[in-house]
Amino acid sequence: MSLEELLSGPVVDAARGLLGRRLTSTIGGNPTSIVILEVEAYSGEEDPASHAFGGETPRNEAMFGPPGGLYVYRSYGIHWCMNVVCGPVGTARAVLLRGGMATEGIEVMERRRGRSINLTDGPGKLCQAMGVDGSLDRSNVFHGPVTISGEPVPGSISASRRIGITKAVVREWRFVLERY
DNA sequence: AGGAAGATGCTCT
DNA sequence: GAGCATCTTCCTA
Repeated sequence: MSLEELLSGPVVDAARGLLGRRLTSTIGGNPTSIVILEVEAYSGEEDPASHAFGGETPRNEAMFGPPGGLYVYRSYGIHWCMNVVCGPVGTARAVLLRGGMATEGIEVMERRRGRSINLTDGPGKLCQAMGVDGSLDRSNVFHGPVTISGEPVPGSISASRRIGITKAVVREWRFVLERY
């Protein structure tokens, strides 16, 4: 399935379908890539755990845009986290990218992270390693500089509760690719 | 290995 | 002014 089709479909399917695909950033001129291994689905205004619950605001505006958009927000005043917006337009559904396996530009990521282990195993770490910050909010994965490519690899996907939230915790919308 | 706490800034009530 | 879709360091075992 093409990326465009995937992101236009149901957000849980999109979340699962993003696992195993390649995420590439050309920010700063040095390409960095990961294979996406951990994601969470957020279902817009109907999902109490979503930033879009309660309607559109200046911060979450990107979520209400077209599929493939990036929603980048500041977390706990310190970190950046990135979401891929899903369709249909106006539903504010999005997939939080939580972790991956670094495959390209390792040295660049090490420099940005200030260490050589645990480069991309968390949403904040992932953004830091790939140079993603608030200026990428409202950009999109079809035009870059952050792009998604490849097809998902076969592997077993486990579902569990989303991390760090206090509302709608029973929804098992965190997905991890266990085998790659 | 695992829990506690602090850092820090922005959004929305 | 409260509450975060987090990460790191600093402890105790």
